[in-house]
Amino acid sequence: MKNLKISTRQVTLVDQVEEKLLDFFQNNDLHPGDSIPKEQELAVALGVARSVLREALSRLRMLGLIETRPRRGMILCEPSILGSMKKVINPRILGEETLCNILGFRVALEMGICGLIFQNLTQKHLDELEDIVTRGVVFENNEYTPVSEYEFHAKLYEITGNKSIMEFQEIIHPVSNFVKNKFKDFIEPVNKELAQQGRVVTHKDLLDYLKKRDRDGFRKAMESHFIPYNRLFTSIINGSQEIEPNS
Amino acid sequence: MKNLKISTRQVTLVDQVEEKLLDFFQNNDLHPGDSIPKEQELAVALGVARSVLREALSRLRMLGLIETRPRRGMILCEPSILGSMKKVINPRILGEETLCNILGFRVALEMGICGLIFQNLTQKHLDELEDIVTRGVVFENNEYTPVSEYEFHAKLYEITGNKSIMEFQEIIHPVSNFVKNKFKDFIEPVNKELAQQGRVVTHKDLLDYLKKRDRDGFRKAMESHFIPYNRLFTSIINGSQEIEPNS
DNA sequence: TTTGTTATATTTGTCAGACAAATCATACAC
DNA sequence: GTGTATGATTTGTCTGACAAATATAACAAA
Repeated sequence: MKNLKISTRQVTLVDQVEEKLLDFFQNNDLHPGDSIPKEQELAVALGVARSVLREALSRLRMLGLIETRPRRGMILCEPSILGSMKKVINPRILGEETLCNILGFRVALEMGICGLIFQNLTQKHLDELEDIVTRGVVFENNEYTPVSEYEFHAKLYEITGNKSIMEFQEIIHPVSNFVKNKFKDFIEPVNKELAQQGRVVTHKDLLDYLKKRDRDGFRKAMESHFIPYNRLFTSIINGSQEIEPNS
Repeated sequence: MKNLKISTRQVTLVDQVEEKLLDFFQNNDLHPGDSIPKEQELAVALGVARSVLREALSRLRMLGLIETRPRRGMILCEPSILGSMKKVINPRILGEETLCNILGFRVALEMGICGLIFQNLTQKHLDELEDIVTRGVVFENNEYTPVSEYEFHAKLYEITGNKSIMEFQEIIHPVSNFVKNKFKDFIEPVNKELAQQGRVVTHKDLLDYLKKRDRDGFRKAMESHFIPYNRLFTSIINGSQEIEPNS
């Protein structure tokens, strides 16, 4: 009996009400714009106090699932899928492994959009990228200023024309910066090493592949561009607490 | 003045308190495991009623940012990044365009993990995939049963060793099924057309490329595997309300 | 009849206080 | 020193209340 008690996590009334509300939306086939019964009715229907119901509603409101205007009632909304991610993606709270997973996620996604990019690429895109590359400032160790680095990659995401992907890029961006900065001592030597071997890939190189419509070349160049991160991931996953510059 | 009033969206006290709490965590450099002041203290410190504070806390609790056990107080937690996405990803509520964007996201990511897959691939993985392919049932039009389709792709994600990516796959899965089912009348003819042209790529084909360690072959095969979806996306983005089987 | 104004009613947002259940801490008995 | 009982504290829940905003109805005027 006691073991059971320990294993059961506290499921509060609010949690149950939240779930019941989600079920309610689904079972009644509600669509964005449809209105929702008022608080008192819901509270009575669910057999809970208004305060409990309001806590559950507050959660859904934060997710963007419902919107309420005083006196006019509540309506169901189409939420921003990634909106709630913004709140939890706080690099200072997330652990090292999670941060690396997120960055790995981003690298994988950016490799994956290569196809989409070539599918949608227009001359206008090339001109905009050209402008970004021209204005960009690059240091000797192939590090870009945060702004030009962001602009270039953001434009790549934009070319996909997929809003979810673009939203993701926006959310992920601060994590990238944080990780880059946190593991600066690991990444910079790798870049220097690559530079000595002449294996550096600049934004300009990437743009050239795009201009030539060279898909495979572009893909390989992107892979090279991400080498420092991949090295970092394997380093951290291998569990070496102290990260060595050379794996 | 009135225009201002119209443009300002309702920002409730709860919204402000939620933000202040997030700021509080950040400014005080709190890490997972650190404890948080009790409700009364926070309410007094923020100058709001306990009910308002509790609504804000309830939101953060849902996100997995904090955990509270009665009497023992609240502690900061490392949230599951994608946990909150689960709640809003309800295919019945999301619009057509969003659903397609999500599926496009998934396709891009799956193309992107090709590199990671080959990087981590072991004989054990190949054996497990072999088992899945052998047990899998495939219909004449290259449609797999939902279970074998899921198992195969889930295993691919698993090979990446990136938990965030795996979590994403799990969340996205119902959306994939929903979209596949919703646009069945578009996808099935495409598959038949591809079959007639002998351009079908089966799970077994993909596995063979993995066995041969043929990265480019695998990638191209994956691209072919996703042709029906890409056709679907362009169809929908082009705005033709009535989706034609042949673009 | 139509239109503009006012008053009422309703609904959400916020507050205050209360109690039960759980559990930590202390005091006490052995 | 150890086990037990009592009290205190904290969260979860309930109830009731009020202010602000606004939809609705009633009413007046053209």
